[in-house]
Amino acid sequence: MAKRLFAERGIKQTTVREIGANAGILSGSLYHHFGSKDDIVDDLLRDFCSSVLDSYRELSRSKVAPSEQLRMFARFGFGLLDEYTAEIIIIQDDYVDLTKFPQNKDQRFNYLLEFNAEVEKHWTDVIKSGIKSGEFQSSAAPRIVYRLIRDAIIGATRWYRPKKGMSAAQVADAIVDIVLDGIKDR
Amino acid sequence: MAKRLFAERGIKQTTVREIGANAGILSGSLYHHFGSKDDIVDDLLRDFCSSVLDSYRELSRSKVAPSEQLRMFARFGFGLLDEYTAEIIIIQDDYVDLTKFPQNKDQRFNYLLEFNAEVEKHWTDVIKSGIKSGEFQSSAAPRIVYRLIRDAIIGATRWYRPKKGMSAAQVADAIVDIVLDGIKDR
DNA sequence: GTCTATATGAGGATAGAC
DNA sequence: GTCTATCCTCATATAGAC
Repeated sequence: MAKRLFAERGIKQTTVREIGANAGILSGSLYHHFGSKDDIVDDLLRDFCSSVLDSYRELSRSKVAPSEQLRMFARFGFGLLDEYTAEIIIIQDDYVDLTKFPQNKDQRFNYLLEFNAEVEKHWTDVIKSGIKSGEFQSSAAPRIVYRLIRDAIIGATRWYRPKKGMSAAQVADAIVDIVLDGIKDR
Repeated sequence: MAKRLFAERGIKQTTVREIGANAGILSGSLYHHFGSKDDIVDDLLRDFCSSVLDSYRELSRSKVAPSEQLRMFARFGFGLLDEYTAEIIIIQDDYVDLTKFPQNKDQRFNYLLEFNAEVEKHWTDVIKSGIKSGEFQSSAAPRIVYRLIRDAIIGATRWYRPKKGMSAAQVADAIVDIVLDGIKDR
């Protein structure tokens, strides 16, 4: 899969020759299947983004305490590392390039901006409702808390390996235990 | 400065022509000052790493409670964002490339591996001594706690801007307040 | 559907004039 | 110390044979 290469070396530094070799064909043959290198990237990220957003919308519908909701989000977020490490790395590492001219010619990658905005909204909404209900301290700045957990997930792409050591759910719980204890009102 | 370009676009994607233009000269003239593009990177990172390690060694000498020590580390770490955002971004984003062949030919960038290892040791030593002294819960996994804060610092490079909104020290305290509350024994 | 061959451009680096 | 000019390599993408 091209996504492993993109994640390991970055999009620009992955050549169509490598992608071809990885698929057992030569670079020229790739263009029978894809119109361009960007098309390959686009295919990959579009599916991931819409699938993740569907899940967040679904999770947001469940009526549980904000602390539980937060734990569900974290488990889901860390759980993505089991199957979608590559996509997370690509979006993070190549985000600026992808959303900027010339790579983003015709704004074809603008859905990444919307993706990030919606994910952040799901998280901060939960934190805000926890503050409103009195479960979290009013000093818990929603964006700071969100970023703390999000950055932990992104950072985990650099050390977490599925089926080695802690499971994604265990990592999520370890993080959430610390953060929840830190923002809970008592 | 070339470091801004490296941080914004990545080392490989920054051309010597751009570096030259940024300095007001043509790319050919650059080679009067530097032997190669890698030499420019090396100059930049070597100074940063040794300066940061000196500071950590100095901070580690102070005899205060682990929680205070942790706060000092965090303030120092986030404080780097005021002057060294570029260096932090470069080391993070280009770490794999730099420490791998062929970019790391002759292992010229191996000091980055040592740098990361020593920084991690300073942090985990403090957390371990807090557990030993009973100030922190014994369930506080040192590497998880370290990574949580480190990733918050790295993630902050994507949103923190000096002199806008919160100061680096305020961000550090907000994070430390959450994490310390989450790992303190009571 | 994959191959070979090639067009076209960009990148790092060098040589020598000024 | 900066310029012009150029070498060499490697990148994306295309055309047409098989």
